[in-house]
Amino acid sequence: MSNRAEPAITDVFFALGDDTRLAVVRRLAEQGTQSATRLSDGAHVTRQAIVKHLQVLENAGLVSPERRGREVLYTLNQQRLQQAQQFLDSMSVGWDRAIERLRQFVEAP
Amino acid sequence: MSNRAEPAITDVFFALGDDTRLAVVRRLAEQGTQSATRLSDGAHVTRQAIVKHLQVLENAGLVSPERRGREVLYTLNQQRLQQAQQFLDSMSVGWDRAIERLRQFVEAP
DNA sequence: AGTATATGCAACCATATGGTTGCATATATA
DNA sequence: TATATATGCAACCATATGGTTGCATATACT
Repeated sequence: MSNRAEPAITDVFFALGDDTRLAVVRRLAEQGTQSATRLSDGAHVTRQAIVKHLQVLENAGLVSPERRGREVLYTLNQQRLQQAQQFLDSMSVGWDRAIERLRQFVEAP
Repeated sequence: MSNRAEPAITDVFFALGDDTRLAVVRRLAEQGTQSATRLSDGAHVTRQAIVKHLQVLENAGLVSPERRGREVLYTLNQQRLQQAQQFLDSMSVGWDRAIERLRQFVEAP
């Protein structure tokens, strides 16, 4: 059972705690699955830098690579982001936000 | 207007991306406001290490110090954690969770 | 006043991090 | 089969990070 050792929550936060990496995550969220090369297009750093960042994101469980012919496509693992949210909830945070959402929902036209 | 230059979200994530620091945050969340010395009691690192971590947490806006006689008490800034949640929301994440919360609330006895 | 306690400051250290460059290899495509 | 494109690997580098120790200073307590 090659259990890829479920990364800790700090790994997720750490991965998100860098501007370049966060930019990558946002891009994957907005523009969807894409390769490291494509990701490094608009970026202000080298492709190799992006590759390293993708590795950090990967072993935080935030993205997963998939080979497509000669290229490797990276997909955002939203579930992992949700786990981060849940964690923040667990620290007694977010209750008022949840209620706020509820009210907006109930009072919607 | 000494605007202490509102720290970026990456600073928050970075601050949470370390085990010792996260432990400090949890403690402040659970046991409430306390001094660096008290925080370093159960910790497996020096007081000075804790102090440094508190500095990181502070310039991420996660805690704020307040002098109380000879000691300095650190309080968790929950609002900052909420901002992190909001940010995760902004990446199209958490909608299903919000809805889940809503249902649990509505279907409550 | 004298002692205990809390914080502050600074030097120091090993390792991690973020980034680069150069070259090799694999896979499409003309 | 050439040629272009995408990824992989490795060495290298400056600086940041996380941690320590030692000592100074400020504030409380007896």
